[in-house]
Formats: sequence, C-alpha cells, structure tokens
Amino acid sequence: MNFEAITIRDIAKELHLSVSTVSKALRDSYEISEKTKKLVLEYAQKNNYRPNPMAQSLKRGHSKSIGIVVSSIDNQFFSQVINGMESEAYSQGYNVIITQSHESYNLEVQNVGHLIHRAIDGLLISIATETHDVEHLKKLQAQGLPIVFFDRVSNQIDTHKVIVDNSGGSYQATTHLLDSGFKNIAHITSSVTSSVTHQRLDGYTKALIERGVGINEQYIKYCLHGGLDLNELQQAVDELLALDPRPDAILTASDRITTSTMTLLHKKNIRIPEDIALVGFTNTVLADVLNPSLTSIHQPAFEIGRKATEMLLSIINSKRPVTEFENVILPTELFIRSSSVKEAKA
Amino acid sequence: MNFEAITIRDIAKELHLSVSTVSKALRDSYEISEKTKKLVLEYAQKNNYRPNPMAQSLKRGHSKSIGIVVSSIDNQFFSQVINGMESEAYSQGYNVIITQSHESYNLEVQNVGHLIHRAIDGLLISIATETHDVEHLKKLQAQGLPIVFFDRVSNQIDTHKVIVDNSGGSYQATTHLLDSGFKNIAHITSSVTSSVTHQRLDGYTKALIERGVGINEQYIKYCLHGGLDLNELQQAVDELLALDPRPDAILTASDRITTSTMTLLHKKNIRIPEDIALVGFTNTVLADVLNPSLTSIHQPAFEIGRKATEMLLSIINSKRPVTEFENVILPTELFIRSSSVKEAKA
DNA sequence: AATTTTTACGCAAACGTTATAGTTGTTTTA
DNA sequence: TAAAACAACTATAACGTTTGCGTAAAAATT
Repeated sequence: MNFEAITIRDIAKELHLSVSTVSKALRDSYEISEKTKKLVLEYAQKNNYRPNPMAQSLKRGHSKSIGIVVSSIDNQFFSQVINGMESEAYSQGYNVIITQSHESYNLEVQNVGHLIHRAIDGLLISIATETHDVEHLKKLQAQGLPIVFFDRVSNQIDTHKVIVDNSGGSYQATTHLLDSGFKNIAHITSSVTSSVTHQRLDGYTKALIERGVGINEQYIKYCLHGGLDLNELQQAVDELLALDPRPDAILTASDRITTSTMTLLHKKNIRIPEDIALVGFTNTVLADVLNPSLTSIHQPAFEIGRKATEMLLSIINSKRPVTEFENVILPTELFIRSSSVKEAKA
Repeated sequence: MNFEAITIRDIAKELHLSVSTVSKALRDSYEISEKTKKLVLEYAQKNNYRPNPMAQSLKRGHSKSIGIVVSSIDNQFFSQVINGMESEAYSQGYNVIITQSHESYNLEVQNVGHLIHRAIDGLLISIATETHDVEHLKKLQAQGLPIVFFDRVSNQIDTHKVIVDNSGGSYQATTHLLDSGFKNIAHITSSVTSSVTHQRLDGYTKALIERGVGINEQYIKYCLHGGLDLNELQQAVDELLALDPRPDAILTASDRITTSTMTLLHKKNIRIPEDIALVGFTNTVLADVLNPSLTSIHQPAFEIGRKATEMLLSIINSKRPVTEFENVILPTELFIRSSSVKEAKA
C-alpha cells in the first residue's frame, strides 16, 4: 500500500495555474499576486498539502536535519544529552534523527550509513566503546560532512569536541573517598581505548598519587562493552572481591557500570558502604532513592548536547570550510550521598 | 559549507559511459556486460560512491523507514519498546526515526509533521497525555499513511493496536496490596482522557469492589502531564497525605509517576512500606536496588515494540488496503518486592 | 498615442536516480 | 541470405520541487 500525498502539480491542475506559480505562491514570492497566493494557500491548507521533502532536499542540496549516534538511549545521561540537542536544533529550525550503536562497531557504521543515506547535514556522535577504527568517520569528514564529537571523542579526527572534565570528576570523587577514610579504592571502567576511560583513570590515579597511595593495577578493571555485557562486569566485580586486600570502595566510570555494579553488589549481599563504598559517574534521577542513596558524579548532560549542537550548526552554516576547531570542557559535579559515607546508612 | 558527494553522472563522464549504463551496472542488471559492471563497480568503490537517498526515495516513492513517536525516551519503558522496534525493523531492512512528544500535543503534531516530511513509510505512535484530538492522525491515515498504535491508543482511529492488559495488571497489583493487608489504597494516574488511564483504573476499582472495599473518589488522583510536571504530582501526593483516613498504600500508573512518587515520599521522610506502601507500573531496571526495593508491574516492552513494528510492516507491505485490524493485548507481570510487604523492610 | 515599466504569470531546466523504450551491431535461425 | 533474436548499450521521461528567464497584459511614464 502506498502513501499518496497531494503534490504541487495537483494543486496547479485544480486551480488552472502553472506548477511554478503554485510553487512560488507557496513560497510567498513577490512575483505572485496576493489574490493568487491566498487562493493557493487556502487550497493547500484545506487539502493538507505538504511539500515532498525528498524533492526539496534533492533540489536544495540540504535536509535541515542532523544525525545523532549514541550508545544507548536507555541511559539517563544520553537521553538528557539528546534533550539538549533537540532543544538547540529545534530552535534553529533543524530536526534530529536519533540512532543507537549499542556499543557495537558494526551497528555504529551501519547507523552512520543510514544517517548519510537520509542526507543529514551534520553528525553528532559519541563513539561506541567497541570502536577503535574511525576511518569511516574520517572519510565522511573528508567528503565534507560536518561532525562534532561529544562524550567519547576520537583524537584521530580534528573537529569540534564537547566533553566534561572527566579527569577532574574522578579526581574529586577519589579524593572524597580518601577523605571519607577509604583506602583501597578500585576502579571499574569502560574500554581501554576510549578517551573517556583514559581521562577518568587519570583523575583517579592523580588523586591516589597525590595522597601517597600507590596504584594497584589489580584494582583497575576494564569492561570492553561498557557494562552492557553483564557477564563482563560480573567477572570484574568477582575478581575485585577476591583480592587481598579486598577493595573497600569502588569508583565506577560510566552510567551503566555504576547502576549495574550496584545491582551486582546487592545480589551478593554486600553492604554499601559498610563492606564496600560506591561512587560513580551517573545521571540517573533515582540516585536519591537508591539503597543506599548513591554518591554520583553528575555531568551537565543537557548542556553537553546543546553546546555540541550549537557548534555543529555553526559549521553547517559557515560560509567557508572551518579549519579551527574548539575543544569544550564542561565541569562535572559531585553529589555526596550515603553510598560513600562511613558513619551511618541513611 | 556543503557536503558534496560523487554522483552517477560523474562516474558516467569519467568512464565515457551513459548515465543509464552506470545506474544499471550498479544495480547489477543483466543488460550490462560483466566487464563494464566490474569497471563501474570498482570506480564507484574507489571513489566512495553512495547513491543519493533523496533521489532514490523520490523515484521509488518509499523510504524504507518508519517513524516513532513516544512521550520521552528518558523512560525505561519506552527505550525498551524502541529496542524492540529497532530489532524488528532492522531485520526487515527498515530504519527507524525516533521522536519525543514530551507529553505535549503541540510537539506531537510537530514531530509527526517532521516524520511525514522525512517521507516515512509508516508511523508507530503512543499518543501524548495532553492529546485529546487525534484529527491530525486521522487525516494522515485517510491519506494512506499506515499507523499502528501502541501503549496509549486512540479508539477514534481504527487500526492495529498493541497494548498490555492494563486492567489485569492493576487488578493484580491491587489484589496483592489487599492481600498484604493494606486497606486504604490510593491511585495516582495520568491524564483522564488516556486509554491507559481508564484501563488501569478499571483494574483498580474491579479489585476493590470484588473485595467489598468501597471506591473513595478522593483516593484517585489524575496528573494531566503524566508525572512530567513534578508540581502536579507533588500536589496529588500532598492531597492524598492530607486525607482522613490517610491512604496506607499507593498504586501508581506510569513509569514516571512511580519513580517520582517514590522520590517525593523520600523527601517527606515517609517510610515505605511502613507508612505507605507503593506499587507501580514501571520497567526500570533499578527496581531491585531502590530503597526499598520496589514492587512493580512490568510490561513486556520489547515485545510490544517488536509486535507493533511487525504489524506496521505488514500493512506497509500489503498489496491492497488493509481494513481488518487487530488489537493485541500482552500480559503484564507483577514483581513483588519490599515496597508492598508489611512485615519487614529488606 | 507611443514608450517604458511593472505586474503576474508560464516555460523549461535542473537536482540524482531509475525504468521504459529505443538503437546499434552481432549472432542465430529458417 | 533475409529475417529474427540477442547482447550491450544510450536516450529519454519521469519522481516533486525550485528558479531563472521569457512574456503577455496592465499600468505608468513620456
């Protein structure tokens, strides 16, 4: 079955006008008399005319829409980022197309392909944990596609980037744990290749070294799939628990890892924070009502999305090729709750 | 700046062939010699040729993509539904375009417009709580756009629909509360106009009446914005708390309302379930680790999405207009956790 | 009244692709 | 050996819009 819409030609025929007259009337051209405009506009309205976007984009060469690739919308951080993107895009008359990579390189490539097929004017992307090779994006950029990275950026591609002070965030969280009297602080993080992983690891090690606490490599666990694969995370947690001395605190480096780690500790009847304290990067709105309430490193997700979109649109709207790129770093915020405080469980 | 791609015409010129020969070679037509095919294919590959989707869709009259409208992706239920949709759509070679209405009628209309602009082949929609008038969708359906409703359906439009046994779900939950010894059970729900609201209310009242418990209209609170507006929900909770007798349990009717109610009760230092028990519709994966763990009515979200998409694609692929429509009702599942059990807090 | 200007419209080409209908030159068939 | 069949290509017309150019009629200027 086919979705047949009314075309400019139908209007022209019905009103005994030429196609171009109708087109110009609809676009409010000065060449067309007010009377005719009114006639056409009213008829179009009544018959629910909508210009065919394919034809328009084909003609105009751009589509007024931008593509988004995130790992998973089922993640408060990313859904908040997307809200920021929508907000900025809509205000500038652009639409967004959202896709999920589910941390898979193949899906990422496929999604980007789909977006290009949809003739987007630009791309906002946080690369999948699985992705090491960004050649596919490089090619597109070389062909002239404006790209802005956010969250997980690639340093192999030169363009605007929006991230948070990942290092500062985990530095602050680690310092807080040390201040609260925890000594053996483990770190569960994402894929070793990710930019975010490096920065968060840096903050963690910096804090430990500053306080004269050595780095125990065994306390650092990588999850290639960023916590999407529960087995992987389970193994990481199990290995940490088997260590001697057993960690008395864990710093988790991504939204999914944080909440999943909490769930796993619950299942094992490990008390938080009495047995092990937990601090993590997460934007979940439920941090307050978790058991225990969860100390979280919060990212300005909406602003990340808004800013990234603003920068992308500035490239898209720029008259000449952009060669000077900006690297925006936004601050994180530490919310201290019960999961990291020794005294009493809230 | 402009994203200039190589076209079929460029290839033709370079290879001293006609445009049609190149097109046919790329589509592997039997009319073209193997030698020429190889030549064209190799050149295309090397120069990273991608057919212009606008031109293709314009020509073919369909876009191989379907539009999705949900209230908010920042909601585990909907993101799980979307995963089901993606899964089914991808397997049939379709792409999805996701949009959010944020429960606003205006945004819903705007998004549907945008999707139509993008020339989708079909629409999957859960209507916003604010939406009373579905004329805009009726018009599109009349014009031939295949539509499938899921979750929040409209009975003013005849088409395939996928919902869960909302009545059964809240019946089961209410019965469970009664069995657990709660007597004054309140119900916080969404917009009074929504189909889901009615069905969930039905199950609630049915259970109460069956057990000889009267319906107290004051115990039923509607939130027009489905919990997106915190003030609205706060007022509902406050009013419930001021009642005499004060409810000793609350049944919440949507994901957002459930989690937000929990947060509000926490803020007021009301103990769950000692002061007030809480049972709600929610698909959050964090139900187990909330404080207290939350008794939830869980919907088969992935399957809802998958099934709805399957039905939509069957309309799209149908040779003749579809006039017989199906109403699929999937079962809910009650997970009993601590928030509704009197004895002890886990 | 003859001219220039303005108004309001139509024609036709273009965007990139595909499908239909030719057009060659070669090979098979009766 | 003329006719038919075939192989391998090209020309052309769409799909729905937009836009520069052309043009008739009306209005304004000499």
